[in-house]
Order: sequence, then structure tokens, then C-alpha cells
Amino acid sequence: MDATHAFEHLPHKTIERLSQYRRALLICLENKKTHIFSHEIAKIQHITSVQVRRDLMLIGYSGTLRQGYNIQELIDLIGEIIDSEELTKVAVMGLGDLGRALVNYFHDKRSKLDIVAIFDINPDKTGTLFNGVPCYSVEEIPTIIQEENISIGIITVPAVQAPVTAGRLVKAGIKGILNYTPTPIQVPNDVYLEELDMITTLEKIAFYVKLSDEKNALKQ
Amino acid sequence: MDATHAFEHLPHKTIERLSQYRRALLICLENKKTHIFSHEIAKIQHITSVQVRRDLMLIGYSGTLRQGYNIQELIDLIGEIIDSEELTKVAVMGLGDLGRALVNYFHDKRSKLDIVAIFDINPDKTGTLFNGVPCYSVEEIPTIIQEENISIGIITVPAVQAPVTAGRLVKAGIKGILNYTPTPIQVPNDVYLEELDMITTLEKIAFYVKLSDEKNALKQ
DNA sequence: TAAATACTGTTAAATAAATAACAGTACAAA
DNA sequence: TTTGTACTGTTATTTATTTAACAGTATTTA
Repeated sequence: MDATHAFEHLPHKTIERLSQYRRALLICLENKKTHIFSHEIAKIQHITSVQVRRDLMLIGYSGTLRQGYNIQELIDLIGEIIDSEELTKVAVMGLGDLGRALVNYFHDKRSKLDIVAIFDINPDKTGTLFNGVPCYSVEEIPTIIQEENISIGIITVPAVQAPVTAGRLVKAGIKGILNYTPTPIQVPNDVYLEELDMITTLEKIAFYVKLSDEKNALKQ
Repeated sequence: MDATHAFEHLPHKTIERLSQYRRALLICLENKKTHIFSHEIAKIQHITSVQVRRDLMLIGYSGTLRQGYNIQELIDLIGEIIDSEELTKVAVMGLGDLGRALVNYFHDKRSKLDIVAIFDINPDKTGTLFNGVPCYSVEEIPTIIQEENISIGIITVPAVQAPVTAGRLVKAGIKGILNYTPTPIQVPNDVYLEELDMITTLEKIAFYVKLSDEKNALKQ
């Protein structure tokens, strides 16, 4: 129906990069820049300028020769593609350190994503506000998710509680889940799931650091 | 020289999955399981059993027909491939919510990765221990990194301070950086960099949730 | 002991993503 | 007014990754 339909088949990686481009562009805009070249964007994102131009081609945006891309226009276009028209509401499951970090992070960000609820089992936390966001008890999950029309849940509870937390979210009708715990969870097909635990990334870095160390050792 | 050399050309994605397999396998081991089938691993990781078998083939591990893979053996082999022989030491830059989350996370984990230092600018925090890990001032970065032989730094400082923090790490001879802030940083080629900000992931989920919503709307 | 079953292991094919190659063009310099 | 330069935009190619196809085999069932 609307513009999004045409962007249905954008590569997953392009979607990620568009989000990153926008973030970089917003900073450029703050610095009073009005235009930017593909190679400038590329440098920021550690990719090639061809990749940038290709991504922009895919979303049908044209720059100006010798001038580059209009930053404001590009920000707006990326917004049309990846943002929903209405606010997308997000819940954070677990008000531990990671939960707090996430809420702080999104606080005051002008974004189409908004953390509107926190859920925790600790009675000392429930009923309070953290950074303006209400913290509810887990019993309230079904009602709040539905009443507030929350579509995404971020799981930051202790690892062992991840599956049961996910189950509650699914039951309440959540549409997307971001699982930050190291425990993989199972969700129905119609729930979009992303698992992203910190250990995997760190172990990967450690592996490549080790590899490069060993290469250097061989040279000597 | 050693076994690692043979695994130099493993696909990046396989490295990530090996780390995830191991985590899942460790949990299975705790539950007194001794063997596991490829399709069981696959289910946990939301991938296909072919993918699992292919990864295991690449690392040269063979299971037993009708019995599956020996969990302990597989854990050990993955360890030989992705772990260093010595402990890999990690520093957390910034003792905010995210920094605390990371330190807690690794606390007590039997792992070849160890967070041995925290750096922060806040004088109330420096000189203290958090979860047994000493917090130093930023002035001490060069000496501690070198004396302790820290090879990886995780940046969790406020976004605007990310580039200067990265610069200090590089100057101190760090070999790998994991940047959790939304501000992209620049490092020399010989430093392995991974950027992983929370907004990108969340915006990606929001996009695919929106997409599926729109498809459903069309059906009706 | 033949047939079915339930797995592993490997090669072949398909898909996804990144890179290379290059055509096109406005502008600047000579 | 030509030549060089510095960009964009697009197609072609290559590389990376996943999936499919299927051969092989121990075990169970008939």
C-alpha cells in the first residue's frame, strides 16, 4: 500500500546500514553540515563508498554530482523506509544494569522508538519510575502490553529467566523480541526474534586477535 | 604453528556459531546430557541441522551415528579453536550501567576471557573495586594495559567520549576493541574493531515488525 | 535377513552480499 | 574548448554463506 512495500526486499544488511547512516547523518547535521559524500559516510562506517552508493541506489535516492548527498533529505528518506508512522513502543524486561543502560540510552532521544514500560519481579522496583518510565510487576505484562500496544520486548533478565520471560511476552502478543541474555529462547514463527549476547561478540574478537597475534609471531 | 593455523579460514559466521554452540553445550552438560544430535543444536540456535553438521565438518569433528555428538569432546574442541592458551584479558571503559552489566556478566564465568580492569573518569569510582575488578583513572590506561597485558577493550563510555577513549586504547597498544556506543570510531588496521550499538538492532527489529504488520493488513 | 528408519558427512547448487568495473557528468584548470 | 578531476549511479563479477541433495551406515523392525 504505502512506500514500505517497495522496500520489502532490501537486503538485511542494507537495513542495518541505513540505521547506521542515519545516526551518523544526524551528528553531521548537528555540526551544520548540509551535504556529504559517499566516501565520507563510508569512512565513518568502515565500509567502501561503493557500498554506500549501492545502498542509496537501492532506496532510490540520488545525490548531486560534486556536492554529494543532501543530509536532511537522506535522513528523512531513511526515516520513511525504516520507521513506522506511529511510535513503536518498546518494553524492557528486567531493571538490572543492562535494563537501566537501555532506558537511559533511549531517554531523550528523538526517535520513533520509545521505551514505555519496564517489567521486573523485584517489589522494590515495581510501582516506581525509572527515568520517567514506569516499572510494572510481571503479573501486569498481559494488560500493559495490550493496553499500551507495545510491539517489541527487550529481554535483560538473568539468563535462566529468559525463556519464561519470552513466553510471557509471546502470550501477551508481542511482535518482536530482542534477547540480550546468553540463553537462547524459542518463539513462534510470527514473532521476529534477534538474539545478541555479549559473550559471542567478545569471543569472536578474541579469536581474531589471537589469529593476528599468531601471524605476527610467525613473521619473526 | 599450532592447531589454530588450520582454522584460519573458517567463515566468520562459523566462528560466531561455534561460540554459541559451546554455550548451549555447557548448559546441556550441566543437565547431565552426554550426547546431542545436530538437529537438537539447530533447534536451540534457530538454524538448520545441515548448518550445524557443516560447521562441525569444517572443524573436523565427527559424531557417532545414531548417538550424535559427544558434548564434552565438542566443547573441548571448540575451546581449542577459539580460545587462547593463556587468559585473554579485557578492560571495560566506563563504569556506567552498561559497564557494570558487563562486569557482572563475566563475573564467576569459567572462561578464557577475563575482565581485569575498569577505567572511569569519575574520581568517586576510581580506586575502588567493582565486583572484585579494580577501577582505574584514565591516566593509568597506558601503564595498566601494558603491565597487565590487556588485549581487548570494551567501550561503554558516553557516546561523545567514544573516539577519545578509543584513541587512548590504541595508543596503549590494545589489539581488539568492542564499541558499544552509537558513535563510530576510527582505529588503525591492526586493531580488530567490532561496533555493536543497541539502536541499530532495535531499529532493524522495528522494521521487520512493521513489514509483517503491513503484510497482515493487506491480507484482510 | 531384508526393509525401514534415523542419523552423519560431503559435495553440489542456490542465494545473499560485497566488490570491481566502468559509463556518465558537472566543474575547474589550462 | 579541451583536458583532467572528482564525484555519482549502475551493471557485472566475485566472494561468502546457506541450503539442497544425496551417499553412507548402524540400528531397529518385520
